[in-house]
Amino acid sequence: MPPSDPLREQIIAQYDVMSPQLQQAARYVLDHPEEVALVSMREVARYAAVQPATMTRLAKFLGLPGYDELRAQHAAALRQGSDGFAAKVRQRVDEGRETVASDTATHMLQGLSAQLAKLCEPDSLRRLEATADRLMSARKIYVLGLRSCHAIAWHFHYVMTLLGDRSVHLDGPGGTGGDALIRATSEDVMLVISIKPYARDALEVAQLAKEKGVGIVSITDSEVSPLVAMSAQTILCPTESDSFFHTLTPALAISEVLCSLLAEFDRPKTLEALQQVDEHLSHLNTYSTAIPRRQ
Amino acid sequence: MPPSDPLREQIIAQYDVMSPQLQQAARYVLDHPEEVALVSMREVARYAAVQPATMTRLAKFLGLPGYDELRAQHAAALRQGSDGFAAKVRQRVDEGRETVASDTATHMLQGLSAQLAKLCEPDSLRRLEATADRLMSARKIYVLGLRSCHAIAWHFHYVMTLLGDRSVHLDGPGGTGGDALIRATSEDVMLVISIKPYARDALEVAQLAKEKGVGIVSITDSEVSPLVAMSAQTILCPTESDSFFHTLTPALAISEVLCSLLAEFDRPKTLEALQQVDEHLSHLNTYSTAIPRRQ
DNA sequence: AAACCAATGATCCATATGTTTCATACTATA
DNA sequence: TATAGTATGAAACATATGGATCATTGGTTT
Repeated sequence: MPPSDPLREQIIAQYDVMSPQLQQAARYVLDHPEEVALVSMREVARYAAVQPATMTRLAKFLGLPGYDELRAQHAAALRQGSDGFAAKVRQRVDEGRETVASDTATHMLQGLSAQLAKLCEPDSLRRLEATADRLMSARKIYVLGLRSCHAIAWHFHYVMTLLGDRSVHLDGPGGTGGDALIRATSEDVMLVISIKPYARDALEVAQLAKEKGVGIVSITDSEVSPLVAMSAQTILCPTESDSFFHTLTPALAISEVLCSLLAEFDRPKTLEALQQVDEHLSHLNTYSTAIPRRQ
Repeated sequence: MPPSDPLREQIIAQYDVMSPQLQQAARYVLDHPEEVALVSMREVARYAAVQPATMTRLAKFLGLPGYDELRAQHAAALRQGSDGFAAKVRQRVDEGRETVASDTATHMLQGLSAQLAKLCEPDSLRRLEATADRLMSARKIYVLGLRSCHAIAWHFHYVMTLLGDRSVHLDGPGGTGGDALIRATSEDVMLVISIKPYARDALEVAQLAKEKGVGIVSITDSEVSPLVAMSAQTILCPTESDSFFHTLTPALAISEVLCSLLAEFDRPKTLEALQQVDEHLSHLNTYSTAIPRRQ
């Protein structure tokens, strides 16, 4: 339990001034915060051997509008688990009161921030690692992401291009995207990115690859995504945002982490490859730091 | 998230034979187990966008006596999860260096999370809002992002495409990307995305547009980026990561927030446009939820 | 076309919930 | 001892909740 819970500290601080019954209630709340979040007030009162009204009185005593708020706070604490990082983010939400328009922005960004923090959970990390391992041992990496997931697939492929020539982006004009699979073998792996609603074409191409013996790994949004069943490894990314659209930011973050893990797997080779890219692009005069003069 | 939860596995196993509404409910339950434990059934139903009765039906479908049992099981999982989590963390600490890879991942993800949280600062929010305002009043929005920023530009354009036809992506085969600017006027705005190293072509096209009177807004990485000087509005995004590569996750997040602000500006129109898209794509049979059968 | 069936939505119901009110018991001060 | 003030318990209240019922829909089969 994180000791940095403001409500808990308040209860402890005011404990001495409480009446005996309030103390008994407060003590139970302190000792069993999960129960407060999970069961009804009357039940908590029964466990604490206290009248239901006492729980309400406790909440009011603490300056809260009612018992519901007390439970809500315990629920929030439980939701975030021991992830102190997300807790800090959440804390800021209540502080700031800004313009209406930037409220939307703030909510979205803080939500995304929390989602990324959550990706640090052991389960996600394990999946990341396993997927990276699978990709490392591949001869070729076919990257597939259609429609909304195109951006993620493209970027993953772009970064991988900087590291070598193992990556093949399954995307081409006139529906020729899948053609690169012609010479795919069982030594290869395909990274499929797809979120709800799942593009039919992506599923079909992935299925085709699988039947050719290509190993499938995926980034998708749910345990019941059709990709899960056909993948050797899957990384789950949240996509909810309080806007009209699903967010791809967590998916991109995952993709970038995967690239990093792959790059770090062989640092010397990575460094060499990057230097090579630098030289090549500087010869092509690709980059600039000044506003171009035009005549 | 404990992957070995019998109830979860049962839901996953039976997911395929559920009716669409049940699937929708089940999907939410799988993706948000904490909410099931913490809030009322009706609220869960609201979040999952299903009828309250559907939640009851889901519980019965799973062989449980009622929804209460479903919540009880999730509550139990959460209870043991909260103190089980600390144990897992401790375990990881004891294991020590065994998982170097997930250390990298954790660092990256937490760093990204912090960067997104930082974007909520007043200055960033002001810039976001100003940029969104500028984009709203535009006749056409030309979107330009080359090389590493292509993914961001593409995704912004993709989302804007769902909302209407104001967006034009400046990207084409054979170096024809800038051609769409032929009919650009001073009523139009160009959104340029570029980070260091700045692609020379992007700067040139932007400069060309500016000389045609097109308003420039940009997403870039520094106050001294060449884009700042030529832009009416600029949003700064961090790009540092402890990997070899610059991260584009914050830039994507910003782009998504911009899209949301634009969408929210005219909710009725947005909803109508999205519905239109839905119909169109469903007629094209674009999406699927099942693994495609192949013969 | 007709008839059936499962699936979904809308409505109603009994109950449990959080809160309030009121009466009683307790304690401290004069 | 009398009394004011508080703490506690019991009961009543409006409401929200989970569950059940019935009508409607949409797709299949005969």
